[in-house]
Order: sequence, then C-alpha cells, then structure tokens
Amino acid sequence: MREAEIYKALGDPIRLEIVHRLSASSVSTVGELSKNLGISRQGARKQIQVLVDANVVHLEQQGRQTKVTLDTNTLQLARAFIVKLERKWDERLEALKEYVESNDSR
Amino acid sequence: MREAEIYKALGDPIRLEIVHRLSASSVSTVGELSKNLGISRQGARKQIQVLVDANVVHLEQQGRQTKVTLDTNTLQLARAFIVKLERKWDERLEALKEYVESNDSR
DNA sequence: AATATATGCAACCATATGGTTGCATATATT
DNA sequence: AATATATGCAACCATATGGTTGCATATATT
Repeated sequence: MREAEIYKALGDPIRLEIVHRLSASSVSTVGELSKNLGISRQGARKQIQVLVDANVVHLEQQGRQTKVTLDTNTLQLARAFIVKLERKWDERLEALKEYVESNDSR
Repeated sequence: MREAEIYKALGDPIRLEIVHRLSASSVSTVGELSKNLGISRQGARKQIQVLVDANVVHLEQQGRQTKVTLDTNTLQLARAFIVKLERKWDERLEALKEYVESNDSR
C-alpha cells in the first residue's frame, strides 16, 4: 500500500508544517521553507526529502534555488483512501443496525 | 497539530492493514485482527496500541476478549486536513493563473 | 475443578529516524 | 574577479520504533 508511505511522510509535525506552508503561503523554495522550523537548514532539507520520496512534493531546480511544489495527485490518493475507510465502516454499521432491527422483539 | 499523530499512526503497512480490515471485514477483536499480519500476536498488539493512542480506534473489553472499533471522528479530521490542503493549493494556482493572464502580452 | 482461550505486560534488541556539524559547490550579484 | 547566496552531501549520534520471547492472569468451557 503506497498510502502508508504517504501517511508516514505526513506523520511528523515539521513535515506537516512544511506542507501546510506550501499550500497556504506563497513560500516555495527549499531555503525559505526551511526557515523558522526550529531545526537547521540541513535538517529541514532532510524532512523535505522525505516528502519528495513519498511523492507528496516535487522539486524543480531554478537557477541557484530549488522550487518545491505540492503533488495534488498524491494528496488525492491519501484522501480517497480515508474516504473509502469511512464509507465501508458506515456500510457495516448500517447493515448491523438493520440486522438488529429485524430481530428486534418489540 | 494532532493530525500529524493520526497520519503517523496510519503511516505503517501493518497498521493500515489493520484499519482496513476493521472497516472492510467483520473482524473486530484484538485476537482476530492480530492474525495473518506476519508478526506475533504481541507485536500486532503493540501496533493496535499505536492506533489507540492516536484515537484512530478504541478498545472495549467484552468478557475475555477486547473489541476494536474505528473512530470516524478521527478519520474525518484526517480527511478534512487533506481537503483543506488541496483547496488552499488550488486557490493559489487559480490566483497565479489569473495574474499571468492579466499580464499576458497577447 | 481442571483446562482452554484471549489477552496483557515487561525486558530486550536491531534498525530507522530526526537531528546535528562541517565542508563543498554552482549560480547570482557587485 | 571577488563575494554572497542557495544549496547539497556525508558522517555522526541519541532516541524512537517495530519487532521478539517469556511469563502472568482473567474469563469461558468442559
């Protein structure tokens, strides 16, 4: 399941913060994204790499800087899996409820 | 961000498999869920505990067995965060596109 | 009462992870 | 040409994580 790797990549406060900034602010270079995270630039770079490896973001060289972009396909995959879990679970509850009602002694 | 802990809990193949089985099959006890995962029962129990700690599932003692239930509120939180990321990102792309068009020299 | 079943808890271990520092280098700016 | 900026890469380290085995115990079944 590729989804596991995606969730794992999102499953860290710093990495989630990076992804959040990417989506919500206009910051988009490796250098800028690495600021104010409470860790060193090199440390931040390693976290960005985890996101790259899970295809949550992509990198693109631009002169001396590196642009970071979100991969919405990956986000969609992550969302779809959760939606499926929710739907299947609801179906089961529904089936169970009907079963209980059909055997209800009232 | 509580979401990070949720994603972290989902970010492991075995744990994701457990959650998937919970939603898709009628298996619902700690013992049954622990089977066929390729690890020992005690190992599986530790993974279930990670899901419990992140509130992805809840436990409920029933006689000598322990029932596991999905917490849909937690799943919803995880889904909502991804949806928000996708929306914000789309808004940014849209704004950028309009900006480019307004400065287009054609 | 004796046995079987479902479970929990603790100690232990190898590897993964999240961080650091130090150094190198390509591209822009002056 | 000299300097500044943005970045990458590697070695290292402490702690977290994912697994194991061994043992204890509460509840059901016979």
